[in-house]
Amino acid sequence: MGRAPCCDRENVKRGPWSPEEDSTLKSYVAKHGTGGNWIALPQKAGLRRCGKSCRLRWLNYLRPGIKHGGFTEQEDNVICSLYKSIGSRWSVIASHLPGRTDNDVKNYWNTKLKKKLLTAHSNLNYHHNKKKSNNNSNGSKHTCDSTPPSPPTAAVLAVKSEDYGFGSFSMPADNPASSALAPVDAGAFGCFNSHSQVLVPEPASFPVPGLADQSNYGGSANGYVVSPSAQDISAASSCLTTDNGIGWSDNAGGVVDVFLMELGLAGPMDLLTDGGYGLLDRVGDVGSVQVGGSGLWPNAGDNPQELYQGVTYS
DNA sequence: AACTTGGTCAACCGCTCTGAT
DNA sequence: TATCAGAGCGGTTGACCAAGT
Repeated sequence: MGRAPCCDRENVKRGPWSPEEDSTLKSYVAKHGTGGNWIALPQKAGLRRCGKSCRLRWLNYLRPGIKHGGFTEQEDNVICSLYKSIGSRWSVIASHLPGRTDNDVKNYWNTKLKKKLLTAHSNLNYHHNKKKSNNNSNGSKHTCDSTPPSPPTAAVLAVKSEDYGFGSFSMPADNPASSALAPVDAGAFGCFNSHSQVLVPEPASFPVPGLADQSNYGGSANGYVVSPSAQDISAASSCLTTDNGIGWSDNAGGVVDVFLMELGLAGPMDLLTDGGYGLLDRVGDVGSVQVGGSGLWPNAGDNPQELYQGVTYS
């Protein structure tokens, strides 16, 4: 048996609000406030609407000070940076943007900002590959294919996260790489939710033997960065395409910078792919990511055991 | 001009969280 | 402590509109 509906669906109006309903709700709230009880409000206000509907209409549209459309670049940046660090917690993100509602931010992200970033990112990858292609030609001039590069394939050492909102790789459950890896309780790492697993080659051990010390990279990553060798990575030799296989986001910390240095990428924005590809975009690239502390990226003072993952392109 | 396709956004649905009892 | 109702939230839907064919 399902949960009882919050209102009598037979007797409430649904769909778009009329100007009359808007003004009824507005004037009622102006006079009496919400009274802390949205369920009872429509009856008191004389509206044939569900209380939840009234609440939504008020919060997203009628409330004073609401802004619609016309997001500024500064707001874009706030949304991007918060999305990277906390994921799709729209209400939290909206609370950082005066006059914006969670619904607005969510719609804006889904319909515009995400595409904008993916486009920008694929352009970046395109130029990155183009540059590499030119380098490989020993200085000779290359004509460049006008079509964007197809997604590379990757061998994945560690990694499966089903639905955590930020700082995660993900691999389809039916990917052959999954079966080649041993599941490890990710709860110990404090970064994945209870449904997620971190997968490592058997036998599972932390840190993974053979992973290089981060000091090779200038020590700017809180002491925890590791860079697995291609041999380590080859232990997980199954391949998957990153097109729909790897999702990635980051909080733009020092680890990311080191990771990007290793990959020859430009900056943290390179990693904002939200399920797209482009984290590693060259055959032979080897990189590392970490799990530790209170989030995906360890902070100074976190336990160094709580880290690492590695990927390379094959 | 008619139809199709794709984008936008308001609104709904169903779940979890929270506070009162 | 357990239960329940209401609030809050994120994901999804569908109506509407504009652009393309």
